[in-house]
Amino acid sequence: MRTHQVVSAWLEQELAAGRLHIGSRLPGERTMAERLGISRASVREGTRVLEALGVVRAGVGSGPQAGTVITGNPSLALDSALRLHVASAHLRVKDIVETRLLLETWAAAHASPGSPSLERAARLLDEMDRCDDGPAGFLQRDALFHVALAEAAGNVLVGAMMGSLRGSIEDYTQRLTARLPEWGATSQRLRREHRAILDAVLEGRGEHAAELVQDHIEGFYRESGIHSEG
Amino acid sequence: MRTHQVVSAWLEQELAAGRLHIGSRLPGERTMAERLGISRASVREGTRVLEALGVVRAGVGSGPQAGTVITGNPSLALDSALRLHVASAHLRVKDIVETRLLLETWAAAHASPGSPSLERAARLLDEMDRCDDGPAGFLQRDALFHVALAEAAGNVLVGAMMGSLRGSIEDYTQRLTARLPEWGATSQRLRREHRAILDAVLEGRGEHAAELVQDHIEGFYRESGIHSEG
DNA sequence: TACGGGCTGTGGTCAGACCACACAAGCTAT
DNA sequence: ATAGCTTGTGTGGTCTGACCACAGCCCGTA
Repeated sequence: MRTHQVVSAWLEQELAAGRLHIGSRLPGERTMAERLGISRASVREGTRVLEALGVVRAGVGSGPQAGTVITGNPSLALDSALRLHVASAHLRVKDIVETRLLLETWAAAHASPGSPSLERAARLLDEMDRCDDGPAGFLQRDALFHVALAEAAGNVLVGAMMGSLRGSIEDYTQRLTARLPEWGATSQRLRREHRAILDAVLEGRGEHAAELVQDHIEGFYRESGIHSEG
Repeated sequence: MRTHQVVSAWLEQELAAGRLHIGSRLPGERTMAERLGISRASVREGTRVLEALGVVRAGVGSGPQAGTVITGNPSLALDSALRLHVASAHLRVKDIVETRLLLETWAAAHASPGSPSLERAARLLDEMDRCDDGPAGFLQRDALFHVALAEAAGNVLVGAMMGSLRGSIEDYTQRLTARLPEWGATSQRLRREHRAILDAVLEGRGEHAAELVQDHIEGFYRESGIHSEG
C-alpha cells in the first residue's frame, strides 16, 4: 500500500468504528504524521485525495471552522472527475445527457410529495417567473430546480449525481441556448412545463411527472438543435 | 487557486487543446514543477488527486509502462468516493442498491444486441455453470456479468457507475448470501434468470430484459432478507 | 470596559535529499 | 558471437526541516 493511502485507510477505520463522523475535526497534519508513522508530506497527499473525493474540507487558521473537517460532499468528486474525463474525451456529452435523463425521470417518479426540497423548487419557479436577467440567470435556477427535484426522491446518491451532471454540461447547455430562435417563447414554455412537473409530483402522480420530465428535457435538446457535438 | 490545482488545470487545458490524450505520458514531476513554476511537492499533490480521480496512473521505473500516464478510468474515483461516503454514513446502502437497480434496468432496456460485451457476458455465464468454488466465485462472476450487461448499453458513464456500485456493496452482498437457506437452489435459479436476461437482450427485447433484471435483483434481496441494514 | 497587539496552532508551500525500481546500454566472460 | 552480468539513467516514492499566511484567542493596556 502506498504511504499516502494509510490516511484514507485510517479514516475509513475511524469512521466505521464511530470514533469520527461528519463534522469531526481531524488531528493536525503534524500530529497525524507522527501518529501514523509517516511524513507530513504523505499525510498531505492523503488529505488532498480525501479533499478531492469530497470527504474532507481543509481550512487554515484556528477556531472551529479551521483545520481539516470531515464533510459529506460526494458531488465534489463527481464534479472534477466528470470535468476531466470529458476533457480527455473518455466521456461523451451524449452519455452525460443520457444519464441525466435517466436519473431525472426516475427521481420524478419516486419523489416524495412531502419533501421540503419541493418547497425550494417552488420558490425557484417563482424566481424564474420574475427574473429578467436573461438566459444565464434563468438556466442557473433551472438547474437548481432540477437538482431539487432529484433530491426530493430521497436518494442522496442520485441527488449528488444529478448535481454533478448538471454542472458538467452547463457550458454545453449555455451554448445550446444561444442557438434558440426566440428565448422569450422558449422560457415561457419551459416555465409552464416546470409547473406541470412540480404539480404532478405534489399530487403524487409520479409516473406522469416522469413522462413530463422526459418530454421537457428531450424537447429542449430537440429545439436547440440536438446533440451535434460529441 | 491552490497551488496543486494548477496541475489539473494545466492538464485540462492540454487535453482540451488536443496536445495530450489518453495514453500520453506526462512530463516528469521535476520537469513539470519547473515548467509550472511550483514545487515538486505541489506537483505530487496535484498528481495524487488526478490519480484518485482515475485520470492518471503513476508508475515507477523506466520504459513505456513507467512514468505518469493518462488513463480513462472514471470508476476509480467512484470506487473510493463511495467507500468513504458509505463509511461516513453519508450514503446509505439502500440508496446504492436503489441506484444500482435504476441503472441496471435502464442498461438492460438499452443494450445493443450486437455489443461485444454480451459475448463476455455469455462466457461468464458458462463459467458460472461450471464453477464449483462456492458462493464467492459465483458472486464475483455474477457482478462481472451485470457490469458487462451495463456496458452493452454503450454508455461509458453508466457502465462505470455500475461497476463502482457493485464493488461498494460487494461486502453487503456476500453477507446477504450467507443467510440464504439453500445456496444450491438459489444459484440454479440465478443462473436460469441470467440466461433469460441475456437471451432477451440478444433478441432485442429490451423492455422485457429490463423487467427480468428488476425481478432478478429484487428477488435476490427479498430472498436474502431485505435491506435490514442501513 | 473596550481595544489592540502578540501568541499559538492551523494548513500551504518550498527546497533538497535519498531510496527503490525498471529498463537500456555496454561490458565481460564464455 | 553470444549469453549474462554490471552499470547508468530517469522515473516515481518518501522523508526532513524550514518558512509563510492566516485566524482565533488571550492578555496587557488605555
